[in-house]
Amino acid sequence: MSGTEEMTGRGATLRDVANRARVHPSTVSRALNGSTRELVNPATVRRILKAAEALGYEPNSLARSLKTNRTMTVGMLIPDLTNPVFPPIVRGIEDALADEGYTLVLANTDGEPAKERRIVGAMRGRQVDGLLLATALREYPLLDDLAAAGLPVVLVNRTSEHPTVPSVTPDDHAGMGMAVRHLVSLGHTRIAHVAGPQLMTTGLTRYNSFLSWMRVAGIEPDPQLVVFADSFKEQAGAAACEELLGRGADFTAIVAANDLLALGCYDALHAQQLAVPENVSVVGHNDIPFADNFGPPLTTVRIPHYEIGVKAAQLMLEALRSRSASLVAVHLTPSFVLRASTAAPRG
Amino acid sequence: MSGTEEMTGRGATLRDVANRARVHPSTVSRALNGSTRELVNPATVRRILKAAEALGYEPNSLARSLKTNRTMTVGMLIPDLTNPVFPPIVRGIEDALADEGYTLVLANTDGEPAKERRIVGAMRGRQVDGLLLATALREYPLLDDLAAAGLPVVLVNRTSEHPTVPSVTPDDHAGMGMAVRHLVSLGHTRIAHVAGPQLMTTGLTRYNSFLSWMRVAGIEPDPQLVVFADSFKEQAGAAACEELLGRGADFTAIVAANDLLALGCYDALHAQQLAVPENVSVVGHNDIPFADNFGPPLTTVRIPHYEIGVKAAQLMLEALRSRSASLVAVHLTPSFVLRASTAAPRG
DNA sequence: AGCAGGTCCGCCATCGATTGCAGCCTCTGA
DNA sequence: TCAGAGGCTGCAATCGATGGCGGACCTGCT
Repeated sequence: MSGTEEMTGRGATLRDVANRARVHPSTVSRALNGSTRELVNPATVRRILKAAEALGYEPNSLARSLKTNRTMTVGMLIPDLTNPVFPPIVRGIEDALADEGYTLVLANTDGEPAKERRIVGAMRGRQVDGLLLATALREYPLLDDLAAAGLPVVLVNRTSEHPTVPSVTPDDHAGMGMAVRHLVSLGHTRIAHVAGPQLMTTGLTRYNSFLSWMRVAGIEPDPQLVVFADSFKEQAGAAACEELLGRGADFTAIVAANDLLALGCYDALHAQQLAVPENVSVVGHNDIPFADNFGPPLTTVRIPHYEIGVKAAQLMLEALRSRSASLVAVHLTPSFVLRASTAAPRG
Repeated sequence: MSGTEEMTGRGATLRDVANRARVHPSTVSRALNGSTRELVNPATVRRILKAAEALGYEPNSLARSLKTNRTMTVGMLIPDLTNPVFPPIVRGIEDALADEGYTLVLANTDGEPAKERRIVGAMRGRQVDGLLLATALREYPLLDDLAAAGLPVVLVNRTSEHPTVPSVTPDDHAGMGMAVRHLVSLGHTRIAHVAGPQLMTTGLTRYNSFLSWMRVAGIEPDPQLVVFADSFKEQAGAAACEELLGRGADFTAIVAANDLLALGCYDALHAQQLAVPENVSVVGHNDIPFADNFGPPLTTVRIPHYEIGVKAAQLMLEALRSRSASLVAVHLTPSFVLRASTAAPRG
């Protein structure tokens, strides 16, 4: 019966603290706020802090955000969290945002435009301060809408054809060069490419870079040795590889546009009793977790996913601070990881 | 110059819509709200909807939540998103929550109590309607605090010793039975166990169940053949397996408390030139993604992670609806997945 | 003593949406 | 013609925190 505060059941409010400390709510606000704390008598600050502590006061960020027009929240759209490239990216983003007091709200679109629209609407309603998109396509009209709305946006992992916002992506051209040079240096010349969907920049860039690096190596790429998968998933990789095998054109190595496609190639090759790397060498792209536990451990191009996330978060924070998007396109450099899925061609 | 609305730059507000439709804001609120829509003249509703559409109005959920005291948001704490068991669980939860209009806010604690406290505080400040915890320990005082605060809580994947809230976990006892019976049926009797951390129920239950199923099979478990890993990660599994090998006690099979530990066992065994399954059979637990691509593909106990997520979300939704936690402990049944990491012991 | 200047704090409007209450208008029935 | 009953809509308070404005009080100086 010491007072009537905290009878609300739901957490204490600023007024509760004010009552207990016998000051006005606005004084509590100033005392608790750091940047305005020096406006309040130190003794009063102590009294207020003690009261807040005693009541277990936690500021209602809804109310604060409503007034200040900043939610300290950033939204992020990804196709699918269970795709193993995303967890490290997301962690990188979360960690970097958390350092500045921002919270990330994640949503999966499964690549469905309708779902995407719905989610973007919800995010705007939720008043997110910015939006990170890992769902960009080469043609991506959504970007214009968002730009028009004045919402800071950063593209992650993929970018679009005519970017109007900053982006952070791997340097796919360099990465593909590592893969091709490695195979060439082992003596391969009949090199196939299981390409990714061409609607995304990752798919297109890797495909184009494959062609150009082959030519750099003095090999004219054979169209018969290129197959396009409809998604970046294992199943699609297996289908593409079967198609390749079905064509009868012979090849001694495959460059897959990502590790999941490479894994699909494993499946298709093994199904035909072809051994990796004895019969066919396989190179992936990404270095997803467990790539070194596969049978055989996958030679691949390592993309620094966590760092991509961190860098994207930094660009976002910068945009949030200065309200001026610097419109950069950051490319992070991959590295080559030699494992056991590649060897010199037989014979 | 048709009006002065939408000059705010930031999205249109209820008043803007009201002005355009020439009605009072409260009427707009009712017209837009579904449950109160029948209070408004259908013609007026149409006019309001048209105005809202024209302005691209998106309700400010901050303001709404402040008034209604419901954010339609659920928080979730996980140790680390890059642990492959969590993405499927999280997707299950997100999908099930989204069906009812709820949003999930995720945070990684890395198992650090300080971080955890900070995050829980932030979640409460954010006024989440409920909290899903995948971070429970056997002794988990945090639960009492949250229960005292009257916040709906559901435990996922792990539970605590004296649960005061509902939980959804795999039936680890049954799962361990499948693993042990399988090895015994192949003829193994010298079976080792790489146990997980005993601070978590998953670690303890699987350990206890290992012992009891061994006895059921008529084999007295040898303490020399049990090692406790300090975490559920690959590295810890490798260390534990080395320890086991170092003891000199011989064994023909290992039951690992999860797949990551099993993978660590692969590493340690291979480092000693021991082949799986020719020299040692290995059984994991979880069936994480890519377990069938490992070298060799891992025989394991499949836990329905996505379904665990869905079920947990359903319990949460139920609690949110009825304000009465049903205090159930749901166990989902695992299944056995036979792959290539187990074989009969060598003669 | 009187005044300038500074420190500290209270008052109140405000962010955008919700909701109980009240009032207006129209329609019905006597 | 008028009372009564609904159907619609407007009014204003409210959720909790913030911040501009102004006032009270104190200090120090002339």
